[in-house]
Amino acid sequence: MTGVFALIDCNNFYVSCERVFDPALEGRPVVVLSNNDGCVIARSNEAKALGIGMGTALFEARPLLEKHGVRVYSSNYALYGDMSNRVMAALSEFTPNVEVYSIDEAFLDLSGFRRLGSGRHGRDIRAKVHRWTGIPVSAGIAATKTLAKLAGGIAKRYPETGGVFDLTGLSGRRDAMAATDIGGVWGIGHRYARMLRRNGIETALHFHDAAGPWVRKRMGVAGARTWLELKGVACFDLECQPPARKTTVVSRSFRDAIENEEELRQAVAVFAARAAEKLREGGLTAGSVTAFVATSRFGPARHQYHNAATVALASPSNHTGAVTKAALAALKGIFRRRRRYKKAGVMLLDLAAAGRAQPNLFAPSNDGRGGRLMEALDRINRKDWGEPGSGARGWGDLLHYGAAGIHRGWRMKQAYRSPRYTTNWNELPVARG
DNA sequence: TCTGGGGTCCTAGGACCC
DNA sequence: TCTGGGGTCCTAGGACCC
Repeated sequence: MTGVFALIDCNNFYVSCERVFDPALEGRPVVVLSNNDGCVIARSNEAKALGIGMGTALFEARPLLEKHGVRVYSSNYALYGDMSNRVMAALSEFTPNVEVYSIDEAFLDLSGFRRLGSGRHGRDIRAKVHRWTGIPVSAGIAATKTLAKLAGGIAKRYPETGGVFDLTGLSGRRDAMAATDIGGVWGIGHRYARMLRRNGIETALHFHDAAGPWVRKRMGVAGARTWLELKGVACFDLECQPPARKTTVVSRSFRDAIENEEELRQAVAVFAARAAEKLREGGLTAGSVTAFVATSRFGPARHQYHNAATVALASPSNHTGAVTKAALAALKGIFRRRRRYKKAGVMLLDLAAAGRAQPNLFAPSNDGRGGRLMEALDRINRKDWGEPGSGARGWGDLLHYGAAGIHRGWRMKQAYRSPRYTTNWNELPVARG
């Protein structure tokens, strides 16, 4: 017996979060910006209708934004993360089989819910999430995840669906695929979409009707799976237990390019400290540390430089000192003078559960004094002025290693951030009666 | 002047071994 | 003079996702 997958997708999620706490934004064009206020990463339907593209740089979008009085927000990940948890909690009221796929999407297994019809369940879910959280969602329901994504796209694009589109029956499947651009198929990115269009494949239906061996040859096993999934053959299961993370990254673009080595070292030290903190939050250790740097992608080719280097830790660790030291050693090998660095980052590799890692008798221990020091550091940094896990803490940590410096000339730009309504006592909304 | 951040998987090719 | 082939591991790069 075949399964039934539902994809639940929050509409314009970041914008919807802002609207929950400021209902006056309803019906108005709203956009949310990336870290550093660099470009547009979320748009309300009204903003989309104005022609503001996803990923448009703020300086490019500004004339349109001003002309139409678009409300502009810096991203507020503390708020979005918390709202996401509430949405997922509402979904898990329906079934324990929930895969949290991203901050604003989840797959549900509805195989056991056939009695009332899938569409009815979709509408129930939609209503409940909205009632509990204020977030509007759309639902796509089908026999495979890829078809559920496709159905969700229809639900979102066609208001007459009421935000729910059920593709579990065979009828309508070809129409739905014919109405879906090839680039809108889950698993087909812009590169393959271009290649497919060159070969006359413009829609999901064209791809569905293409020859299997040809797809396998041109697109590998991943493409072949997508092709099968469109035919209703499930290749992807629900993953309710998120697999253990293998790497973690902390990186930022700089508001102003950095040339000075000491300044870059300070930035990398801050990234390393945050990365080590992420490890401790997840009860993990890393085996090696990569530092990477890059100049602007938008400058002339002769000015571009990007490089990365990896340093192994003497023994797996989540200690800020050890991680920072390794990151700075890696940076030393790749730093070149007279380059304008626009971005840098630290990646931690070979992650393992803390405590299960093979100890190295000859290296500083992760436990004992070092471990207690890290606990104290985390406790103090958590208090009042930041939330672990949020990307929006603004580097406000009071305690940090000396290498992180104190100037922070490269601090993030966040000119339009809304309050952290739900996670910071000092920023609770005030009710006026 | 100003263009996000954080992940995964697959594949091809080289090194090395038997 | 003849100069294989298969397996494994690693890495870099490319593709994808949100």
